[in-house]
Amino acid sequence: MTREQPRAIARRERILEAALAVFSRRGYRDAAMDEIAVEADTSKGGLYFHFPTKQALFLHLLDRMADLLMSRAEQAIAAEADPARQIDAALVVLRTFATHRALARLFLIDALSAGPEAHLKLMEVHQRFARLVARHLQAAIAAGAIAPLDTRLAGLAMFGAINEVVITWVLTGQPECLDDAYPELRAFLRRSVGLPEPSEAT
Amino acid sequence: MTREQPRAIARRERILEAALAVFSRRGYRDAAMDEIAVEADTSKGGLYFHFPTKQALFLHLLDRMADLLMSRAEQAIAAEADPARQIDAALVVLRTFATHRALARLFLIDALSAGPEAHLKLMEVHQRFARLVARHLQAAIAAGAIAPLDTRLAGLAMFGAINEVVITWVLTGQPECLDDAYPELRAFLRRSVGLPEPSEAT
Amino acid sequence: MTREQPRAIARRERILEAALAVFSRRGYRDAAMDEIAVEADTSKGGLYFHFPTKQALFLHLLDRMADLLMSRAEQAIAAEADPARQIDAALVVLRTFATHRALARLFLIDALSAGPEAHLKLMEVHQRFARLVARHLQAAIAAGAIAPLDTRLAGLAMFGAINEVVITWVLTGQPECLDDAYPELRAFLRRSVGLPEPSEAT
Amino acid sequence: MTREQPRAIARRERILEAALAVFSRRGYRDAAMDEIAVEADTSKGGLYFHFPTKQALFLHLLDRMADLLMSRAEQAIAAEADPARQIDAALVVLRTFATHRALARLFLIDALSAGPEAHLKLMEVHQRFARLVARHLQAAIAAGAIAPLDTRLAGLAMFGAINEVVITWVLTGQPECLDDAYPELRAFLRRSVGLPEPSEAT
DNA sequence: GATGAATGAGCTTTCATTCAT
DNA sequence: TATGAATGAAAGCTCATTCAT
Repeated sequence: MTREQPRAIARRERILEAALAVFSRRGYRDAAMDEIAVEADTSKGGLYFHFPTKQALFLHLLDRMADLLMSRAEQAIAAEADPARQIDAALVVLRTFATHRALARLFLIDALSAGPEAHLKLMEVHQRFARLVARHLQAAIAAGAIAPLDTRLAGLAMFGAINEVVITWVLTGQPECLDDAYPELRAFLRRSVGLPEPSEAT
Repeated sequence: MTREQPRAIARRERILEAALAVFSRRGYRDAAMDEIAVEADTSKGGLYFHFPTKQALFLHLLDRMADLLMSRAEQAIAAEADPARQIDAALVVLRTFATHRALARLFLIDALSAGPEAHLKLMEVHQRFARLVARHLQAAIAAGAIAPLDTRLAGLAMFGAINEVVITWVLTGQPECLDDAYPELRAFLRRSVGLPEPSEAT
Repeated sequence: MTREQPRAIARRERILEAALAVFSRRGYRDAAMDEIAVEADTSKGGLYFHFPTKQALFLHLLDRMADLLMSRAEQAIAAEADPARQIDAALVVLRTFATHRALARLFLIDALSAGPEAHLKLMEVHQRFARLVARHLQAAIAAGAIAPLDTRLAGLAMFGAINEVVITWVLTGQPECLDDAYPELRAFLRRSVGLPEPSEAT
Repeated sequence: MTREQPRAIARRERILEAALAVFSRRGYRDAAMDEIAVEADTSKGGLYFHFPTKQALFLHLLDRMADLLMSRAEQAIAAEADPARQIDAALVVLRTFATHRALARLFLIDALSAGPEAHLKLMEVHQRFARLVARHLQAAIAAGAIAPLDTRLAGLAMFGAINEVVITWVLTGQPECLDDAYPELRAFLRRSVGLPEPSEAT
């Protein structure tokens, strides 16, 4: 009875694209549903047919972005057999955001203007990443590559370190190119879990 | 000419207290100037006599909090002669927020709902801390306690790591007591700059 | 040509039932066509195929209810040969509503939220009842049971008296059981047309 | 601290006048706060400064009207020494509405579109009148002018009878002049409490 | 210095109705 | 006939800010 019509799926997609554009342009708070509707070439009612609230629309985008980043990180890690080097893969997040400053701003900063529900969702995202890192730290420990440590906290702290560098870049523009921070940040993260300095750069 | 009258100073102070209370209670966005006025036992006009905008009022509080935290951190560091241990002092921030969850939420999370100006101010605060840490890392390097490294980035990353742990605690309540994360976080931070595991706990 | 198909008739009936349920539950204004559609196990489009507007759907129910009440009243009156006692029969309306509070609320109160057209329809219903009463008052006058009077106005006023008692009960819950008001209301109505107090209760 | 400024009082009054005008013109539901604001020569914010919601504004008017009618009725009754004739005084309500059809429509019909709170308030008004009548019926009984009866119910029923006549007039325009119904309605009400037909008309 | 009153742009959301398929 | 999707016109309400007194 509730079969999705192709037209509806397409429209829904157009709405999400438009929402991403407008949220990026204006930030969560200053993004008006009116503008999203216009950008999606539909009506306000159409928006609300597909998404019950502005926040729900935003959270949907946040979910998507999280899934995208997670799968990228997992791919990067899967492509690397050496546990010690898998750590580097976590930095793929950095790389992704490096080329999408508006996106980074939206999901790392603006998400905190979107109310308590968004806070929780954002924390989920943070924890997904932290757990991903933690999982591979455990593998590295099991493989004897690094000494035992609290992987949960280490994952969180590593994510926080990366996050801070990205946020600083987003808000202050320093360093000019986010990639410039890559080598030192990588060294920092490796040290933080007791890995030796890598002899070769990426 | 316009010498500060004691009554005005007192009122200004009362407003700041009230604002802190209301902002903590409601968050930046949901804090109404009306409520602050009532809490400060004055009128809306009175508020605007002392502070030109809601944001200015908030930024003022943010400044104060930053100064307080900085001076606490500096005191803690000054009390410690051993460069290797001064690192620990940075964690005083953690300790301070550990007992003031509402404050932590306000200045670490809500500040990002307060508009671009607040973003910048918040970044300044982050960087003040990062620089403080960096300064002492340099001293540690000079003293030969740790190997050379990019102190600017390390300071930032360390701050980010601490920040993430605090934020997670604020928003998810884990760990139940923030102090529980202290030992492992300390170990993480020491490793991250190449310091050996401390033999004794705090 | 467009002979009514059994399926369509059944659906129409299901819609009316669903509408009655939802209108009763929510009141006219807060009843959403969506909810009626769901309750009728059909789609919004289906609703509008059978009824052109929300109001038309409501008016249809109002008509039905009026017919039902009228025929009940007429039956009750027909069963009573004594003109003087036929008056009592008008109170069958009271009895009917006494067991259907939600219905009473819907048709006596909510109908007034349904726009001018509903006002007129409701007035028609009132007048049908008033005329029914008037008709039997005329018979009673002709039979010499009561003295001549303006039967039109008396019918209206009697209906109004009954109506007020029902409405008060619906909205305030007093008296707890509507039937409790029956004897005194009956006495009031008999007096109002110059009938003597009945020696026996109903 | 919260002293009312004269200007504010005047504005509040202007708002109430404007609201009465717009509500009368459009009915409760279709009256827009925007229009009231314009009519009151103020801003929407101004409206909401003085009245928290549209409904509250309406209820305020309803209260006022009730007070006005009550005092008129009480004056009319006080001016009449004979208990048997005080009954007539209740009909002053009829007279008042007779010259203000829009008002009658607003408070007798539209009030039922204004939500449950308005229902309750309206019932209060009905009951105030019913009790006023009941009070004087009791006096009449005590004076031996009429036989004992349930004054509460009689008051309610009498009010309902009047109400129905007024409502019918408002919605159907019959009788052309509400006053035309006066003599017969008066006779109806006198009979209903066992008073003899008056020899002279009012 | 201080107050209460006033402003007004702007927001999200609702929902009866219509329409393409 | 029936369905899900789309429409779009309103509507009520908020609140930082300003102003007359």
